[in-house]
Amino acid sequence: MPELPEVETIKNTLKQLVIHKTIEDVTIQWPKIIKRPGDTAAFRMDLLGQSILNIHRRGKFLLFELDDYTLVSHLRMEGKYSVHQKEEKVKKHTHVIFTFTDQTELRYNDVRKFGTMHLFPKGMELTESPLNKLGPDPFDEAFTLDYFYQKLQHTNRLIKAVLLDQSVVAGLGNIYVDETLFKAGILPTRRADTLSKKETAAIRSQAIATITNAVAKGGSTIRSYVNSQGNMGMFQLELYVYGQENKPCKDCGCEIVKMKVAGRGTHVCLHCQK
DNA sequence: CACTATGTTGGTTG
DNA sequence: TCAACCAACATAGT
Repeated sequence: MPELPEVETIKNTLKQLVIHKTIEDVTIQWPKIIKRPGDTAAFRMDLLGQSILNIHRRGKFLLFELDDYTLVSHLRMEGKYSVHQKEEKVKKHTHVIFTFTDQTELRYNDVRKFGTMHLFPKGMELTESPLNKLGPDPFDEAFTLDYFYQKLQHTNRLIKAVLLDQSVVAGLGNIYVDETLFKAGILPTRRADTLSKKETAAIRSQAIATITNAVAKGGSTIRSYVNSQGNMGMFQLELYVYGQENKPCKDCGCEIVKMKVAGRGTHVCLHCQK
């Protein structure tokens, strides 16, 4: 479901709801969500008695900082966290439940069961999969023009595929790649190694601006996304191309068209993007 | 009813 | 090494 702006919003709202709470029990309804440790009983035992000190984000990953462990959680397409009283009825598609000592619960709900959780002894999470291959966040100082330009020159992939590659830059997904390329005036079908330094600079700065603006708006609510307090994002009102097929381009009035690029539904203005 | 698409990403295949 | 494809899964739309 979520890309960087939505995960950032989830992190911020969820933090208010669960910080300083202590885990009393863990219930796992769909074991395949738990990727590490391989034994879900060990996952549960490790977590018992741990308190949530803080929540962080890297790319599209949520990182729950505990006393002795870090829980790395990826929501994939439809994962959601919400906090409930223990006696509240558990919704369909709730797969993992963290019960706290104050008798509230953090519940992980995921219609498609694609989401993942990895538990690491604190400090080990950054050097192992899945976080070890992650590129810089868009607004990280490591995401320099030189770094980005080098990455683009050393591939023969399409620019859309490169922007979706989390090892190049972390946090962009299908929505924000389409929006970034529109704002930069670049077609998603351009081969990355044909882009000039000036075009690369435009993509980089538009990626940063788009993500920053979307974070400020609380992310985009396209279908089911709401933050952990049940509120919708507002950035969907500022989308120029994503989901705008057959509508006029907000800049030139030409019809936005939808095509398939790098295996993903892709939205472009053929007049504004070259 | 059947077929397609979906805010993701890892593994497999060529 | 890399890019295309598929699988994991459920639901809504055409």
